[in-house]
Amino acid sequence: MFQLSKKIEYALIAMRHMAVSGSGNIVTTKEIADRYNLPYDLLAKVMQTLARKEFISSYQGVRGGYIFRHDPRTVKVSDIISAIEGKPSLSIIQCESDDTNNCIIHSTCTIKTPLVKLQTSINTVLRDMSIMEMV
Amino acid sequence: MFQLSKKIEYALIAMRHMAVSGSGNIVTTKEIADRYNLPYDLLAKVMQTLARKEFISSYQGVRGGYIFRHDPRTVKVSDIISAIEGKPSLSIIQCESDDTNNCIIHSTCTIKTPLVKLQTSINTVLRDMSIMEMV
DNA sequence: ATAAAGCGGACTTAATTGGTCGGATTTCAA
DNA sequence: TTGAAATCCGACCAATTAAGTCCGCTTTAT
Repeated sequence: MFQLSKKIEYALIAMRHMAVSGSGNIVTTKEIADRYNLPYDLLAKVMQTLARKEFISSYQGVRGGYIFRHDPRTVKVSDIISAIEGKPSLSIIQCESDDTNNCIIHSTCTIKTPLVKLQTSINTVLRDMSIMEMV
Repeated sequence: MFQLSKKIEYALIAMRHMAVSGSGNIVTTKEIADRYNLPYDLLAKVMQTLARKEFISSYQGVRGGYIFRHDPRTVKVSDIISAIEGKPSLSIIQCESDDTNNCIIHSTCTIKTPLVKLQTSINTVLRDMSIMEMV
């Protein structure tokens, strides 16, 4: 459907929220879930991935939570997407994104080159918007 | 996953094929399926949609098939995508694309405006490439 | 009349997504 | 030192979507 997944939407909402909260403030998953009416468990997962990918720092225990880690201007939408997708680079074409290389048309595919071109342009667009520009 | 569906890939392959065949030539689904090793039945569906949307003209019966209908330069990748998706305009965000308007975050959503902006840029990219540029 | 083509709906299966659950660990503070 | 609040993590389930298949129909050239 060529759409962003819920996880990515939630990640963007969370990242934006933390960016406006300021980098000093600690924020909990519950806070964000309540504030934006997001499913807690799923958001929790998303936060964990964001922490693992070092976009935010995590603190366990009571009074724990997350803290925004970087300059919002340097974190791009494309970074968030690839972090959540778990893939280093995005791809609108399937044969480029799976490493298994099981594309049945492979040799006969005529659209790969132009689509890779499209991909490049789209990447540029996604790299051009930072979290900062979402506040 | 932010990827084009198989149907869209097949549609692009088919459209490109017909564009290079020249607008006089009649082409059958079988030909294309064989040539590019695509699943016949699924491709057939795609061709039917393309015909319904008047990108190609269809001819039934023996010696029937399809003929490319327009100048390849005027048919954009974005046109094909929306035709196959069955939606007039693409949208990377779900709340914009479904008419049911059942978005649970709705009022609290903070990322809509920036994402609509992204969408606009992506649309431009997709409108900027025509079938002609894929040959 | 028959074969080759498109048309179209119903169906099945596979994959992905969205969401949930249970339990573990960490840590603060009463 | 115990309990509550938080992250962490894997497993699981349900719903939706994507991909593919099947069947019977219509159209039309030969």
